[in-house]
Amino acid sequence: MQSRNTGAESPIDTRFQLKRNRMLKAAAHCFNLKGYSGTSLKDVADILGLTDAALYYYVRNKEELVYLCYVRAADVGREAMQRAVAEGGNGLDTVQRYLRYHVEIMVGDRGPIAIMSEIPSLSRGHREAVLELSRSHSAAFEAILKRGMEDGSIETSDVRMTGNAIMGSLNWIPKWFHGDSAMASKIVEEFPRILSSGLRAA
Amino acid sequence: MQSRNTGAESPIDTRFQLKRNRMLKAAAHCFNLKGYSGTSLKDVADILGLTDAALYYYVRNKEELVYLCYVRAADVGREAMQRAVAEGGNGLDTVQRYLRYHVEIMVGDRGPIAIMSEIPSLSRGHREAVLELSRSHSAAFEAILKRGMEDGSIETSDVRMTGNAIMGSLNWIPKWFHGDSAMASKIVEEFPRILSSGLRAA
DNA sequence: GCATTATTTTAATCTTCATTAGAATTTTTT
DNA sequence: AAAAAATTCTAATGAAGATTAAAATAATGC
Repeated sequence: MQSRNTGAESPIDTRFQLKRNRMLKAAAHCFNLKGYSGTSLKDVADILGLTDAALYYYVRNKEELVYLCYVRAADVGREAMQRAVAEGGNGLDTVQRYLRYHVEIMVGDRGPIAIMSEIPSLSRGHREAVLELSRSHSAAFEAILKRGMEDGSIETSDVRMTGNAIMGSLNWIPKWFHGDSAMASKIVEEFPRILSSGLRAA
Repeated sequence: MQSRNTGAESPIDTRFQLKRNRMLKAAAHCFNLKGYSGTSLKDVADILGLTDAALYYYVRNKEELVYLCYVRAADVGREAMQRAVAEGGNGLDTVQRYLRYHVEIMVGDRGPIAIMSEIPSLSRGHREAVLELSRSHSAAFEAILKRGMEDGSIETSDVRMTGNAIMGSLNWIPKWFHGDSAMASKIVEEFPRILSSGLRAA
């Protein structure tokens, strides 16, 4: 076979998938560090001990590489969201758990993969897809906020803006967190509290 | 004179300064939109109705262009900080005013200029300079937080992390705000409250 | 061990873009 | 309105880096 990067993958095919995932992680790392245009395929390939040309065995082109990073990043959010919602509790509890899970995944072994700042570099089709993922995630988050307002655990006058504020804080983490594990556990502890409880003394 | 982009500028020299500022604003806009490597000098020049080569009259090279954007961005933070501190009040009051001023400036006519995500693109010297600006700003913010803890208006267990959380939220604004003025006033209203008071119902 | 398939490399090609030199044009000064 | 200074343009140059085709190597099934 000339190239694997086109068709759907069989569920059995693990070697290819694993390598590709390692590749996505390396790519996300570079993108976080130097931006989309700022990272060359060679940067990514170097991390993996490959040639830049070898990457084309796993992805169609550079643009698809970011796109797949986004999809993985969106998974982080979705997974955190699902777990948080599944465990029940009032709105505030859910928000706090969501924040905790999101941060845990992001600073943990699978991340930081949430670049989320290279949207304009995407192709039209992929951009739409990513924006849709992003919208539905925001909507889910806002739904939790609304639920919290109804059950009396959350108080805020603009759900949309609140979502923006909190998501921004999360999205920014990859800009200053670079893998220090002591720092990681501190983030996991502190972020959910700060973002949900604010600064005001009781 | 062959080029103005080297020496220090005389205080009288306004035309040059004005044009250069317009240029920095255009550049910041592009950088926010497409990142450092993602924007070509032609992108910036097009906004100003100039040729890419003309930019070199105002700036030594592309790298200096981002650097100057950063310096301007840092000014926004510094100005907001100074005004907030100057007006006195307890720590929480000061934080809230700082957030308000920062947001006001950023979504207002002078902004959004706070890219703050292209540090790795800078030259060694400029990077140091920018990081120093950033550090001193963070320090000032943390000082306010500490003051708030002492006067009892603020409660938080990790000042550094709190600063990261809040600054991230502010820094992220340029990623989703693109000049809608109705949105702008809403941001100014809501952000300070959300970031300082959190979500928990009273 | 052989044939087949999977993976990676080498060696171009091609485009984009920063940068520069010098010429051309506009603005200011006198 | 001529001279000087300031500003912008045209037309290279050169390098970086994405992409491709074909060859080379490694892995797997028989």
